[in-house]
Amino acid sequence: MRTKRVTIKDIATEAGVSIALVSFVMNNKADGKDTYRVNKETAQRILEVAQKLNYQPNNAARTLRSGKTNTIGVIVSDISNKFFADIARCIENHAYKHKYTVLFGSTDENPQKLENLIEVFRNKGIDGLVVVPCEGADEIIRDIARQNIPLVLLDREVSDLEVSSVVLNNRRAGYETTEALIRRGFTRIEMISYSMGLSNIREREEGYRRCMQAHGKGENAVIHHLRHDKLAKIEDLIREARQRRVEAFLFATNTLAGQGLSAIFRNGWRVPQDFAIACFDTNEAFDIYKTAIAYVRQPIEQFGTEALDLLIKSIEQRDKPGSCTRIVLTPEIVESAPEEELRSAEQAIAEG
Amino acid sequence: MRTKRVTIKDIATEAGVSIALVSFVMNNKADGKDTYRVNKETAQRILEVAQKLNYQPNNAARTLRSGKTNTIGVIVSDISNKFFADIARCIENHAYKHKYTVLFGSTDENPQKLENLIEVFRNKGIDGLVVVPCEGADEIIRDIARQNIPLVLLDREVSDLEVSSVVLNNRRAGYETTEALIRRGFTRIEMISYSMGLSNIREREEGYRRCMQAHGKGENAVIHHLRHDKLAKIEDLIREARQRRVEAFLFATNTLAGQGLSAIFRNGWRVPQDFAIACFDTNEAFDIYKTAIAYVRQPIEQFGTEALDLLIKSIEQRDKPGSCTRIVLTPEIVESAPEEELRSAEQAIAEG
DNA sequence: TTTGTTTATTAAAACGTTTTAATTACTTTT
DNA sequence: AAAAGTAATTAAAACGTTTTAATAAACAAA
Repeated sequence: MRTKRVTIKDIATEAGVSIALVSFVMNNKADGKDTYRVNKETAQRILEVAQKLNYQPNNAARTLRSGKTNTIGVIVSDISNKFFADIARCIENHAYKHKYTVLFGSTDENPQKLENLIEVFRNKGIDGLVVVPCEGADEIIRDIARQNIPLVLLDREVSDLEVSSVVLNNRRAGYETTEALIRRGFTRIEMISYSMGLSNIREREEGYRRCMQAHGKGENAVIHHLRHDKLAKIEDLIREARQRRVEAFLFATNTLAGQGLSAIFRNGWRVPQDFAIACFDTNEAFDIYKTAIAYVRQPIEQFGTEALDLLIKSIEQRDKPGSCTRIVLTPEIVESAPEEELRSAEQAIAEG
Repeated sequence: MRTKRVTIKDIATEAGVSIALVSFVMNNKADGKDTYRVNKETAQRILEVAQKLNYQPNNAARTLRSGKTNTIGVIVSDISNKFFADIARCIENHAYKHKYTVLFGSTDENPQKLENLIEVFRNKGIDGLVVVPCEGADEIIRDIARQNIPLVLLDREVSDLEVSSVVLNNRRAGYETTEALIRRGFTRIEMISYSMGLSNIREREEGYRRCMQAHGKGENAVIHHLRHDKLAKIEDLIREARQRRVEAFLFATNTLAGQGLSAIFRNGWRVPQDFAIACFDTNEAFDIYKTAIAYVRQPIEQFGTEALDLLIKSIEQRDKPGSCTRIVLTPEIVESAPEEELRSAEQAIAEG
């Protein structure tokens, strides 16, 4: 039932040439540069035969011989988190165009898992890695870089390390979301963040702090740090904030925003009447309820394509001097219109 | 800088045996069956040397020689949908234990994309496929089956085709969610579904219909069919339903529920005061707002593991008579406590 | 004609495994 | 002591490419 695969050899026989020539044509070193030159007509004929026989190159053989797997690994925090899932799809699509296969993995913010995944991917054979580094992974990342494995960091960075990366201008995003809240007249704005030492989070906090200061609200600036494995504490935090008449929250991530909103609603408070909200990333719930005054829409598409382009470049010139590029993307701040907000508040009262 | 990889040959030299023997030991055909027998001590020695040199088998060479890629393809509707993302992660984890690599792809419910993906995966070389078939893909799926490529269908089935599958007991799930709504005293319960001819959706509808009939509400049973590329129409539908004093909706999928809720809130109605809700799957918003009276929690873990186990079995006995297994999973219905519901309603009024 | 240059082609080695068939070294059995 | 088994080992082919180094053909220059 299973039919033999067509090989380069079959094409050679059919076209009456050597297998080497077929190989040259297939990798179109034919016309390119001064490497191998193949007669135009012969090349044409070979291509036609290949087409006719429906030739599909054998990847294993290719890889075995050339040492190139044409596979890359993408390691994120959690592939089932919308932000990363979207980026992953984007990388995948883009990689397809460049004839690369992508393997995915999730660290769950655990450096041990990261190390393990890298080990697995290396053994499977990958040409390079895109990694979202987690807390405590600095040494692991440094190690990869030291081994001269093509690497691009995504979303977060590792300090004092010369390696390519694609990140958001998180400081600016933090500044502008805070400013959106201030424009709406809020003063007691507090930020809810993680206690992890991630570069992107730190930058967001920095943006918030600066903005509060710039608007003479420096003394109101408070940043709460939650452990990511103790998110339940967010409820106490919010209750306590309510006592202190806090008016608005800036959430450092979509997960925090989700947990925060959940806690707010559990306590019977309403948004934005009791608490105004701004945050990073969106999530499904936001789309449905339109709760946030402002949120940061991350340029998913760019994250994906830029990271992949950098990686491919780095793979192709693996032996060249280790230049590296840092790409900083500009955040888009999405604000809900003030009227809209009012209307929904009024309606709630009318209905209530 | 880059160090040479350790090969089977290095081990052979170091241990003073032939490469064949090393290969035998590595594939531990050593002790097994009556195939190859290797002296216990020699085997031990070889393993030690391998360990010492930190040997990692070269996958490309293995694949080239044996024809087995140890890679499977998983094709779902949309890998960034939480339901599929969770299943994917689960399959991935499970596959890892069996030393399989997983490639992912999304059809976006487009049979053309499915066909394309299958082509791509086949060329990359996969040992088998797990597929969530989309509408209009019957012929494509049949084709795969005909070519004797190991295949397991997930979540949905194709009629009149002997192929393994893992699905939910959708009829029962439909019945029981409807019943939960009825128990809360609702009578005018309508279902919002897709116009696509997917087996799982059809079964859900069937369950709803039967339940309504069983409770003497057969004449109230109405199923609305929306085109998946015209979801915006859901708003008109709901407005019109409000006019007719419809009390509750059963949504056929989490996407529909999301869109439906969004439309309900846009119009200023409240849940469950104005519309009660039940649906299939959960989503992030539900977790936050606890809106649904009842929802179907799908056994993600089982979907993943069962599908993979079936596939691996089918890969291993590829030449054997084509037996196939159908696994039907039991849905878990999650109901919110009636008091909870009341409380939140009261609070809303007090606050409003 | 000889020599050199460019253009087009190929033979053959290599990549690291798996697997078949053959070989060697021991035991038994006759 | 020869024959027949059995257990342990190995040589060598094969998988389908890429790529180096060699060769052949055609043409231009000497």
